[in-house]
Amino acid sequence: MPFPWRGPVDVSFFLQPTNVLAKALLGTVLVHDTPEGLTAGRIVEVEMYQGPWDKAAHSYGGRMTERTRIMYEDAGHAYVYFIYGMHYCLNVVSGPHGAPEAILIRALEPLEGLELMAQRRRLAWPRKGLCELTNGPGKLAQAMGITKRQYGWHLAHSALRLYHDQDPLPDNQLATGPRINVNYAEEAALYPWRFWVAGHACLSVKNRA
DNA sequence: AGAGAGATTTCCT
DNA sequence: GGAAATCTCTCTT
Repeated sequence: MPFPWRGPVDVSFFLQPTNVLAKALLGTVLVHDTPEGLTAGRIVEVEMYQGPWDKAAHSYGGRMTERTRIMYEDAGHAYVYFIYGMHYCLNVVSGPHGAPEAILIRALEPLEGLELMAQRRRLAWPRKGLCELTNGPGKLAQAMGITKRQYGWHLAHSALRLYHDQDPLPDNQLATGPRINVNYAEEAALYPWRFWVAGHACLSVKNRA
């Protein structure tokens, strides 16, 4: 019975530079406690976005809209956005207050509540493997029951929260590369701001291509 | 395995 | 009007 793993993260966990926090998130466990049940998954792939100078960031140029407002708040809040008219994506707000930085959660390894995840994903049962429940940003939001409702929640003390589980990832298991689907962002499209657990089975499909 | 279309909100020009 | 921090399905090699 793994839950509650090693222990919940403290607010101070989020007060690290974004590039440090992005790597520290790998291996931590995201938990969502809902009336329908508890789901949990280990973070295995992330991307960081550092507005206002990052052309791929929603906050590029200091843009602040109703959608991006939370990016300017304290680190640790959830930034959830709706994309392509279909999907939600979860980010961890990062950086100092007023600095619009965030870390996109791109893939999880499913750990708890697998049947509920499959139900939310409308999969009778994963045919190709459990990873297909959560191996992409839109998929994991759906499997974890994350929608705009969770926008602005704090990941240290809400029903959507993070747990430490293992020691920090050793350097030889950390892989780095350009971010996915940001080709429009000119030089920023090449920044190596995607981080993942090397060789993990549950990486997003595009990461493995 | 790889390409293409469709789902259709939020934001920018 | 058009593209986007995506995914699933279908058609073609």
